[in-house]
Amino acid sequence: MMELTRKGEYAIRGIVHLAQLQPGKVALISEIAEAVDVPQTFLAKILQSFAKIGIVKSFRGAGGGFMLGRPAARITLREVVEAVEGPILPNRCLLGAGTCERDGTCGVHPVWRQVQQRVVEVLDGVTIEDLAARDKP
Amino acid sequence: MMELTRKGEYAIRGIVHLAQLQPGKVALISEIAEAVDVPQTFLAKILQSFAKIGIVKSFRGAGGGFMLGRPAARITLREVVEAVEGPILPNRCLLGAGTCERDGTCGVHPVWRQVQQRVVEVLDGVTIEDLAARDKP
DNA sequence: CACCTAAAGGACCATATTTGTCTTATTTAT
DNA sequence: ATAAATAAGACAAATATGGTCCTTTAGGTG
Ligand code: SF4
Ligand code: SF4
Repeated sequence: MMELTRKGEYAIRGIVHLAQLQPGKVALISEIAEAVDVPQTFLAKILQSFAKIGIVKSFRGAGGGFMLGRPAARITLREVVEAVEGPILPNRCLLGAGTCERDGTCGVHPVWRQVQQRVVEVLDGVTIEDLAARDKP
Repeated sequence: MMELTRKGEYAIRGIVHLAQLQPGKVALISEIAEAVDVPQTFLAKILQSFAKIGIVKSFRGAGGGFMLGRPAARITLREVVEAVEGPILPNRCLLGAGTCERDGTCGVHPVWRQVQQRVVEVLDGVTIEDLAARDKP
């Protein structure tokens, strides 16, 4: 239960790799994909979606590639995960009142809320910088 | 991300309903399914899987049905969820060393371990009795 | 015993999601 | 111009989800 998909796993690997390069360096998707062992076209989509929300920057054409959109210390693991997997949502009913007609009296509802909070807490507390530093050889 | 499936949601509703009946009472699947608003045959499969691991008891034939296999106070939400959704596992690599060849140096790995622990902690801390009591009218 | 009741088991199926690939634009540097 | 890259979008195989339906087995009852 609660498994991260490949997409999520790949997304993290990709952005952590970017954070391990010298700041300002632009990396080719082909290089990144090989380094983190992810199918190139798949990773391309992921990084493109990151570009849309600004956590990476992309440059087209000759000399192009990808780099971080802001300092790794200001990108949280939560942002990365939610960007590709959607919000942390242990149960649909957390979306808003009325999603489940039982939510008024339901005793389970608050438990999911708590699970959500705990997970968010952990993921918010980890930055890509932390990860990049920790898993260097 | 991390969404409970219908099966998980239904499983909880079903067993909480059982816990709300008078102890010892045997309930028909048809009654339970209607009460908790779940397709009957689907719920039947779920309760059958519960019967296999002992958290509910089932009786066949005339006068048969389902009841809890042990006091609601000794059935945790975690057991119920894991019974139908599998272990709480935010990432495959938590299964064991060697699942991912990067797990030795990987800095992300421990984060997932922590997420797992937090979630397990919450779900272990809630019993079906708690839920049954809380969501009574 | 015969018969009814109810769960158990298994085959099946429709739909959605995951995990990609491939092709065709665009953009940019030289 | 041309070559180098990403962007966008269509497509598709594999898997997971969310069920249904039918037959079998077990247990009561007269
Ligand atoms: S029954 Fe409770 S836990 Fe389940 S979806 Fe509704 S509000 Fe949420
Ligand atoms: S790279 Fe790290 S987090 Fe990802 S699967 Fe491997 S060990 Fe786990």
